[in-house]
Amino acid sequence: MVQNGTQRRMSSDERRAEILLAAHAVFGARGYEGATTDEVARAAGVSQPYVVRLFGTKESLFLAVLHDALDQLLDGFRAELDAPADAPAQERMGAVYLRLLQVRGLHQTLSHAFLLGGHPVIGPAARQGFVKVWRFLRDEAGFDADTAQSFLAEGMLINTMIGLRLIDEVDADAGIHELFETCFPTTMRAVRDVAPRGNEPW
Amino acid sequence: MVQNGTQRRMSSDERRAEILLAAHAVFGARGYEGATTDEVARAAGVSQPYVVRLFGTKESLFLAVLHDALDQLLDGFRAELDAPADAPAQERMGAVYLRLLQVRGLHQTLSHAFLLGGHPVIGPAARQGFVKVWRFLRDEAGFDADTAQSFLAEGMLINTMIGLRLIDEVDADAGIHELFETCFPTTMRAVRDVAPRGNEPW
DNA sequence: CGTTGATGTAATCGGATGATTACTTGGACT
DNA sequence: AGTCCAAGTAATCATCCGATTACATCAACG
Repeated sequence: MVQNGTQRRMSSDERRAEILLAAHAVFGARGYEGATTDEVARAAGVSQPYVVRLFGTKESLFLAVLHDALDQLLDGFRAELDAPADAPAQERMGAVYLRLLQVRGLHQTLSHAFLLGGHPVIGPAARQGFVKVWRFLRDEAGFDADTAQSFLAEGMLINTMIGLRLIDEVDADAGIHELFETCFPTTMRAVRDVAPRGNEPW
Repeated sequence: MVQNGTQRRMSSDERRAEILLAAHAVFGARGYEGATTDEVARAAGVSQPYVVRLFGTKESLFLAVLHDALDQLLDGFRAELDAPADAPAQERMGAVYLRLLQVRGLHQTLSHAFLLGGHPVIGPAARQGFVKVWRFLRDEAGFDADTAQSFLAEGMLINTMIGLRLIDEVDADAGIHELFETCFPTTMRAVRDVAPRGNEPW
């Protein structure tokens, strides 16, 4: 029988990468507790036990997603930092942050992790990741304390607006439209470009 | 037998208020999905079925907590707005926001709600609440768009740092100490004053 | 070929949890 | 004292979900 390329077997590493991608979206939409390994499995096109086997536990799957998100963030920042500067550093890092919207669920997963500071395992990992970002902004990107603070703050507000799915109502509510229009014209376009599909959970 | 004042029967409204208070803390620490009605019940000193009876479902309990948080926030803002102005509006509203840290879990519950935009019931309620805050800042407090945006953004960063329990490590990690010291000297004191007890879940 | 190890799944288990039911207790008011 | 309703709980149910086990399937290699 002719092999369908998408159905052939993968190496476990390839599979892990696909599951990780799916897990970003599911954890992002539902949170750590709300997400189920079965939903991640179906989103990745494998069976639920296989997800557990490849990652051990749901907890360590979430940790893998969290580390992946932080790696993508910091790697992206560093790559942009090494490129020739064509704009102020804050704008360039902000653009990197918005480009990561293409990794569905990444920002929301980070926000969820940052709310789990009391968790015995996820808490320390999340704190460490947050501090890493802070240290990058201060030490590598050269932001002064105020700039780093407002950069982080704006990032958190963007995360909130994504998590709220505010973009869905930007045309229905004048207040929301104003919020986006006046504060985040670039963000609005970036989110719109990425958000159109409505086949997400819930 | 001599009645212990705390053990006497309450009206259902008093009980509801106590449960609501406990639910702020539990939902704030664990999130909507992670929290259990039994944990809320034990925190409030009642049985689990009674929580369900007084609030119907876990979902409507969470909605009640969310509305209560938004009411306390906006009522606090409005009260401060009506008081004689002794400082710039942004500072005064910020002080109100920090004073609400005394309601344990309020900020984190709001953050959790803001991440559940995809939920069919909680999502719309959270969006509506967020817009209400935005409208208050613009229409009643008279903030211009940029001021309102950075006020909200800073609020979200504060929520993040609380959810992360960053304050627990302010003495252990130089990076975290700098973040608080240089960016949020007032916040640090406010959080410290409220956070000392370590008997919180997780 | 056929053996072997890695990829992958079906079936199922056990614990947790939201909700329901049926019951008890206390106090207010005749 | 006795009635009655609101406050409150013990016991239990049904469902969901993460994890385990036991089994199937593919492909590389001698």
